[in-house]
Amino acid sequence: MPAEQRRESILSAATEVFGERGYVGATTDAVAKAAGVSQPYVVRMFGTKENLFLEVLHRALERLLATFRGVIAEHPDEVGCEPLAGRIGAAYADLLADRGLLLSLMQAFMLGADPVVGPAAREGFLQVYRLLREEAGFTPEQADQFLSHGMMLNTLVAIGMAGDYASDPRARELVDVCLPSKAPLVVALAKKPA
Amino acid sequence: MPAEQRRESILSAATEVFGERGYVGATTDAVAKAAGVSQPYVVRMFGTKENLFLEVLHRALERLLATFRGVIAEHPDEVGCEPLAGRIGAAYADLLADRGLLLSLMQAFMLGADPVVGPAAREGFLQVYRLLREEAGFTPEQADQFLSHGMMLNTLVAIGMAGDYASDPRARELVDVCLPSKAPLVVALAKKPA
DNA sequence: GTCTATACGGCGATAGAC
DNA sequence: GTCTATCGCCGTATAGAC
Repeated sequence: MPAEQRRESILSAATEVFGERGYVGATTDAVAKAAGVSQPYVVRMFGTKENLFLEVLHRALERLLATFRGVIAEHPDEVGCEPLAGRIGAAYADLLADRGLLLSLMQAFMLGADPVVGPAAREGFLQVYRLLREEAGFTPEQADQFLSHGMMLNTLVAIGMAGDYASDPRARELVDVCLPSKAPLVVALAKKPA
Repeated sequence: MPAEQRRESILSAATEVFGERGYVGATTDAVAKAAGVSQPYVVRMFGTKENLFLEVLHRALERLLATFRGVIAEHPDEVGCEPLAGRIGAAYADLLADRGLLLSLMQAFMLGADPVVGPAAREGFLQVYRLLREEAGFTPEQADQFLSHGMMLNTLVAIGMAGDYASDPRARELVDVCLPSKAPLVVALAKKPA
């Protein structure tokens, strides 16, 4: 397999593993197994585990920003208006289908104390905020609202508030209220069989 | 020192360390050093690192719930009304002064995939939600709103979006909008010197 | 381009003295 | 009640073959 393609598959696997177990909890071996290669090969290709995580973070951010820009480009007349906020929110929720993407971002956000990952995470968070303010035309209050519900979504997914817990009436109510479009997301929220 | 008091100081130290580094990233040795005891003593007293974290999680939740109940008890006439939501929100923000408390909670929320911590975290999150709904009289939408901004606050603190980053205009704007009462919180948000 | 073998360090946990 | 010493595992990273 060509290196470029192998690289992609490892990054994809790493995104899932980092999202599930966190930066520290994830092992290069787990990433390797998920990608179907040997552990030393993962390290060889990315230098260090830290470097691999930074790549995952960078790509997740690029994907997120590109998705938002796509929505804005499709509805340039709505910049600064309410409907656009709803569209971008829906786009965000759709990204949950990519198991690991938003979770990896969230894991990075929790690493603010890390001397290397911390600055990258802060810069990434700011990039999103700037896009909302400067490209989507959100007011500061709209951006706060949007990001807050994004963090809530991330947290609900990370904590695994679905699956069996949906049997609890309050848990069901909580998930129902917090999730915009329920149907596709229940799938994303439920733990994968593996 | 009596065992009970020693226990308290270790739990307090552990709350800070777990909040800063996460469950996996924190070491029993770092907790021991922060508490001024030897590493084996920490393990001896709590059995395992996992057990220690569960204790930290439990105590943080108790503290959070007790704080909310205190506010409700002081204003029983406001149950189900808007002003109470503001009071509870302010109480939540005040808890940030206790460095580590809300961060440890957030770290636990990110461990949904863990077979032991995961269920405890979900149950804790639900306890908070039930309190808001059943004791504070929040509507589901109010609870969503409250929890969302709580998760946002946690995230901003965890990512360390303060200190030097306050020089960035957008970062300052973001923090200013998301934080209810700014003055006391800037202290909590800024990284401690150690 | 990918693997096997392995060195090396760190961390949780145990043993046992005082 | 608290420590020192230490074991053993696991995970990152390196060396080197194919």
